Amino acid sequence: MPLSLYNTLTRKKETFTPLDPDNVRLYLCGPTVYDFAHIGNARPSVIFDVLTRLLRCLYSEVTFVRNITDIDDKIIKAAQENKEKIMDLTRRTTEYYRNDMKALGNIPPTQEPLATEHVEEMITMISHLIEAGHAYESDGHVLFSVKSFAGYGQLSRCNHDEMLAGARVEVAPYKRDAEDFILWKPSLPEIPGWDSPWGYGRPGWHIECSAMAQKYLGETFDIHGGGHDLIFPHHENEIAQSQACFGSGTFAKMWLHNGMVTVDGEKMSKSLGNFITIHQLFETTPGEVVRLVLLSSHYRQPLDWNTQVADQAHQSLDRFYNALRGRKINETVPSSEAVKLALKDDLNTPLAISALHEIATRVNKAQSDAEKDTLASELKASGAWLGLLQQDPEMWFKGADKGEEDAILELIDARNKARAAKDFSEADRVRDELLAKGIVLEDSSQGTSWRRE
RNA sequence: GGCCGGGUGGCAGAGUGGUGAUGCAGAGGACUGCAAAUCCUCGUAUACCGGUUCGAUUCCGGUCCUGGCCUCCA
Repeated sequence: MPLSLYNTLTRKKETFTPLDPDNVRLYLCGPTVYDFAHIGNARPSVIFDVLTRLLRCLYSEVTFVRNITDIDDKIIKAAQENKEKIMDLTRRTTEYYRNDMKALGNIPPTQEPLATEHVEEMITMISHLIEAGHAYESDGHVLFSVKSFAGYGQLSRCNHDEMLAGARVEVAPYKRDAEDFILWKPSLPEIPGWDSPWGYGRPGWHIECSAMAQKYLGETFDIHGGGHDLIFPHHENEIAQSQACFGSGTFAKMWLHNGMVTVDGEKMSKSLGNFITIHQLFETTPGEVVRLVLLSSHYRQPLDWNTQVADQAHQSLDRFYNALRGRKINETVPSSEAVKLALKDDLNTPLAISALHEIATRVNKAQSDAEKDTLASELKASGAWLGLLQQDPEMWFKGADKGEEDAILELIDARNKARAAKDFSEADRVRDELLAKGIVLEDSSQGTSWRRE
């Protein structure tokens, strides 16, 4: 079965055919770095991580570009509020982002370009657009003329006249038409900027992705992705800029968009105070749990974050690691076909996860150790497709902190002596003592093992 | 107002033109000194109303509800 993906451009599931099978190229809109990344930022990065893992198995080479937007009005504002230098803020928060992505189990992208390091490319592109009559200079700004580009609206399928009528947007005086968007805007001396043919200024939001995608992936590439909320105007504008510059038919062949993340049923917003950063989540929730939650519904569906889904994901991982615990993993055992098939069908991660559960059940039901080992090996190999289940199970259950292990083992030993002497009240007392510290004991024919609740 | 989505058991969440996965929770049982883990068994779930069809949860139309975008947003 070939890989099929839902293309927002055509609103259909399509068979994925790479432009160049020897180098599959994809671009994902990365974060604007002015604060810790939130759970909504995490979703596309995890989805694209699963996608690149899959593509790397299907094709010899994959170039995955995810940008960092490090020049933006939100950044300027945040730096002023923090009384911090802009560079300090963007470097700091970029570092947070990279750490968070790592903790989520994501493989770093092939390229992670910074907008501020590609202003020259943006200026070149804007100049071309002006020469071609698709952009104009007005009062220190450069704007893209939407009317000049016939293909505008192909992705969002929006009729902008009607949208503008309903939205009642205030039209900036320097715009020829209300729908025109900014390619370049002037900066004040105290605000970051670059010298350009249009004076000291800085780029608009959309142009960086067009410029950086072209630089690292070429005028035409396979897949472009991001959150559903970026379809309009961001991605629509990227298409307009790039195709106006490089010709129709250029830019991304397929567009993938993930559904929004809500928190307790509500959209995240700073005003509601339900803005959850990944960093904050990691204080109570392992990265792998967050990852499993993000993969437990289909990427195009909305996803609600709440403590219940986190608990459920945690329990699922307990079940998986329990099946892997104490098993001899054979690296040569192949992954499950069912998992692969599910992922090739538009990244059906919930179905893939259900296949993992079925393997776990088979591990538990298997009669012989050899059979259990083989199935556990299949489970681990299959989990790798999703970036899951690669930890040492003992680490999962006991945590990295081994400081108190000796004391725990001493108590387990004391309890087992009591059990041997049929002093069950003493045995239960020890169990309760450990349980009070969050340690659960499990007796088996192999002896007594422990784990954290 | 315009443009997109979505409504499946207590919860999460897939698939499918022919009585519907998977996990959690719940009930009963096996195992256990007791547990935990595990295994077995159990639930008349496809918003509503029409239409097409031999047959629809799946396709079409309508109704209701709900999410997103149209302003910075992943």
